[in-house]
Amino acid sequence: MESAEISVSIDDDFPPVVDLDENGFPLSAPPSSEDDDDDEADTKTKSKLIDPCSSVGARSFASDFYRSGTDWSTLAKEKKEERSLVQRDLFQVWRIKKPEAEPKPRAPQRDLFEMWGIKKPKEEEPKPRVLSPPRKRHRAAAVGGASVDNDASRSGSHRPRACPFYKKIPGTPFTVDAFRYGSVDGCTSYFLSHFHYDHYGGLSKRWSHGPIYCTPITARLVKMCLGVNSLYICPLELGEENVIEGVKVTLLEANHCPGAALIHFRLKDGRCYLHTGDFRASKPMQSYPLLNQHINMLYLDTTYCNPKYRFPPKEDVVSFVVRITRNYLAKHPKTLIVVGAYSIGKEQVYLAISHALGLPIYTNASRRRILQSFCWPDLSGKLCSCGESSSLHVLPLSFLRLENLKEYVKNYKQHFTAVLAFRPTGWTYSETTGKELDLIKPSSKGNVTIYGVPYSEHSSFTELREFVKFLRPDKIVPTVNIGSAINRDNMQSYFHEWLKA
DNA sequence: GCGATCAGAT
DNA sequence: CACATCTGATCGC
Repeated sequence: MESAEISVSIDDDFPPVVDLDENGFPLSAPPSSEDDDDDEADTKTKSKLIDPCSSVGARSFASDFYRSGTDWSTLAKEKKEERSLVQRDLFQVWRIKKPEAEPKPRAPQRDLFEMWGIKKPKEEEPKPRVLSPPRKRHRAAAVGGASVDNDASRSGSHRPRACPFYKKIPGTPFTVDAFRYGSVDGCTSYFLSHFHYDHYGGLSKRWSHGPIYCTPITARLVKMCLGVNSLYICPLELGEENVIEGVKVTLLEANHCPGAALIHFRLKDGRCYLHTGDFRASKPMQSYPLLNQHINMLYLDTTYCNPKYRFPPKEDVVSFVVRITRNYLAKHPKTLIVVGAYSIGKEQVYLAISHALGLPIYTNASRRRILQSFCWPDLSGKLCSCGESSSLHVLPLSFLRLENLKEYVKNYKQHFTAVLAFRPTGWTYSETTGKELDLIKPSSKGNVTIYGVPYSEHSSFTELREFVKFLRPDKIVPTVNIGSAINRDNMQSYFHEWLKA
């Protein structure tokens, strides 16, 4: 492929092959308590009033910190300046004002109702939007206004953030899921693990910083939804080895959402790195040949790397959903079944209902386009474009609220008299429902019932443990929940525990 | 007016 | 809790 012609230049900013400590963090990183003691400069301006805010500030500082490049000390300084200027005038005012906040007419409702063809619920008031609270956005102005008005007011405001170290693959000119940093120094090939916003963020039709490698499904979505120039899109088939800039790269099914991939890199010197993107570890992964070889560094999706996250296998949740649906329909045949979903992911939930009960799947045109782009005949064949012809609707997760659904069925009142909805999310966890699905209590009001079900497309704690113990990598770099030192330390102790002896 | 970006909400 | 957006405000062009 032509893109491989792009010249290779590894910038100093890219970590050398290993400059991480035994915990997988850069050796130049500050001590792990940085998010507790980073605000000494602010203490004099701090008042009791904003105390709750300052802890928020500290947290976001830490997460920005970890999002940033490896130049720790410079960044810490910048952040400190930003924050001390923001808090006093804006946060404080906001805090004071908050109690008397208006009744909140909830603007989103309006749009969603329009979007789904529902008459708006008669709140036609002009909305007192004039009173919008001061926004932190003023930060750019505040930074300039307070001290250095001259330069910051202009160019300083839109400097893209530095690419964090854990998105850079050492010893290669590669990054993974790093599109929101503009052109990354030393990066000549950009990998996209899957098509979720927090990973592709920054991609648009204006992208011109280098080739984007991803699975064919992700490639289609990038083209179709974001309008990225095809010249830059380089689909790689799952399970096939490709040589890119001298590095052997193989994408593997990640068990996350359609098109999601684990990315395996084999460097010229034989070193192997595995980047999981987002994934749900599963038994079948243990038979991937590449995962039966030594891994020097594992970039791990640690979304639920805490024992409090316990949820059942997807199959169990799917059967539960189907069973509930069956029972409900037996009692109330004229029920509309609704499944909530983001852009992509959770397809198995409604596919299973569709299959078990022989229902076509209705969803709006834009989602149909996306689902069709998967080229799954099984799914494409079941989609229908008319809400009346199906009692199984897929709607945006954010729409699944009692009030919304109550209004929504009214559109179909000749066909349906009740709604049974499912919100599949990973964090419907709890000591009880994590183990026993039958203990899940739906929320319901009138003819609308909503079940939150623990359908996760990320690994549970135990799945992560099993995966890591199977893989036994030399080092692990967590890629999620690294904003707080406490989380980082906790995760590292788990890794240590899993990998000992 | 449009696209990008950010903070805040969910 | 923290997923993956969603939304409104703001800014640059």
